[in-house]
Amino acid sequence: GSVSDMLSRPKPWSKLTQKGREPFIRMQLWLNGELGQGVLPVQGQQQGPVLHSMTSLQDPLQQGCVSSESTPKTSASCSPAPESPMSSSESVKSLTELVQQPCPPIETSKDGKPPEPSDPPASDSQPTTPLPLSGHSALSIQELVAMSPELDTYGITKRVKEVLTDNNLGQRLFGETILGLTQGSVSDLLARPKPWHKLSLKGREPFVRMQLWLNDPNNVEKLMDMKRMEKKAYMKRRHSSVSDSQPCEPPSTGIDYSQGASPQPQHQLKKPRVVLAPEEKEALKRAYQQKPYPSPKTIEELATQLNLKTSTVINWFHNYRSRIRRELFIEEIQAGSQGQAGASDSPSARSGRAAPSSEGDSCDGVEAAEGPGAADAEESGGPGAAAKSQGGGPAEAAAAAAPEEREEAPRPAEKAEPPPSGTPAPDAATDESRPQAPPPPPEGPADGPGPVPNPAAAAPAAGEDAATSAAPPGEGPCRARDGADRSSALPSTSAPAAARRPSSLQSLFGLPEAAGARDSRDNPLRKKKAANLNSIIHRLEKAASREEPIEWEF
DNA sequence: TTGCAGTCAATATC
DNA sequence: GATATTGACTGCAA
Repeated sequence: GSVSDMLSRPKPWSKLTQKGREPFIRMQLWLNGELGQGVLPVQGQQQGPVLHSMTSLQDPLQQGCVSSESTPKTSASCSPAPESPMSSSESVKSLTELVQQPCPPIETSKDGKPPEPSDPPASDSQPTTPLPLSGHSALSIQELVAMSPELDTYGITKRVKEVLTDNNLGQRLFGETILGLTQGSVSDLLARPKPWHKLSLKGREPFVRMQLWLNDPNNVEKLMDMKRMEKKAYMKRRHSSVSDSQPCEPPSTGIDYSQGASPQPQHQLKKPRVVLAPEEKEALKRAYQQKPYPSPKTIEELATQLNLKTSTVINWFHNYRSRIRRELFIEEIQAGSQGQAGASDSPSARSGRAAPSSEGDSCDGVEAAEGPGAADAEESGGPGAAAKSQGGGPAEAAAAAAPEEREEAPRPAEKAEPPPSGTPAPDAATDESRPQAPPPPPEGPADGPGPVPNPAAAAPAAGEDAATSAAPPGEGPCRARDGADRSSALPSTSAPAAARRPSSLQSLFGLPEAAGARDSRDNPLRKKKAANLNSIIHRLEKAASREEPIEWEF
């Protein structure tokens, strides 16, 4: 029915949502496959009229199991669709060959030509791709990303790290030549990979590149060669440059940053990097705990009180939210792979503190629901606590500021911090209740009372940690939600998808351990939650059919 | 407008 | 010197 409708009444591209575009992209790919080497008009993901929204092609074509389910990922609903997407496999064929060949990236760059970032910048997002996939190959990377099966990002980064360290290869070299990213980004990526399902098309690219690189039997040698060449070039330059003032640039590797822009319009442009003082960070964190999504007014106040630019405060909140979210992902993954037991403690103090908390995205509902009261209570402690640090400088101020906002409703989501001690172990049960609630806006400032209880506030530094540690329990549920929301509580990073994925794609990516490796289903807690969810659903259905009032207690 | 994802690149730390 | 951290920026979506 859907197909018929789509074929007879296709909506214009611009009117389609990301999801809505998917079928068209699939059709395009399918058509291309039939036409042989058709080239998908991939314009770069950002603007790309085509690819951009294909965020969930992990299951390329589970047409078989169409969408009755909004979450096609649930393999349950769609049995491993035996090769269903035949068309997709077809279209991937050429790509497969491509990928199978010895990693082109290094190859090319090796011969001297660092991947030219200067190639037609036209292809916006990929201008500097270090994957000198010649000709059509260049496009392939995006196609590959689009058609890539669910990859085990955690596993991939783990392997990459191993290979790099085992062979004494640096992140910079690897990043610039293989991924087209800077060292910092690589470090971040390797240390905190996001689960596949949380990644955008663009975000998946590095992982696909890593996977391809891992598949390349000569990957290490190539990189080693690169390294040697760099060294040589560097030495050469060093010697020759002693005379000329040319500051030695980092051995040009994959990306030619040096020649990138106009030679030196930068001296004066450089603005000093802002470095927040510990107290300032402390204050911001405190403010965050009280209000992960501060209003402009609050931001303004924080800025004045801390003597920072508002943009700095805004950026800080953005970064903090986003980073905390990532910490959560990792914890989730780790918990999933090693039994939740140790998960909570392992995370760095930092992650512990923040992560849990919040991320709203994962736990929204919780505090929100039970929250107001608790939050306030805790709050009271806050101010006083604020004094905590160094004599109440900025921190105190910030803390003070926050309170007033409270009404504004800290977005439940961020809920952050540890679900206050109040309810020790909201646990699965509580967690479960969420589903029934209206679709928890994934993220988004919510206005509601729900001030996040902020234990941390009460107990400064140490307190925070304590809070953190306390958090785990409550946290669990939160995270789970994340997983839950995507069908059956299975973090994408988990195997299911991989399992049902058409072998062709698997081989394409050489997914030895693809997602499958860590099936979060092993996690007892998840099982429990899943069970709870089922029970809730069941009850809901029952209630719906008989319309009898029911008291919910999940 | 606001929030987020993904990055860069300056610094900090190891 | 390599890696980790983090403030800032860009582009996109809702």
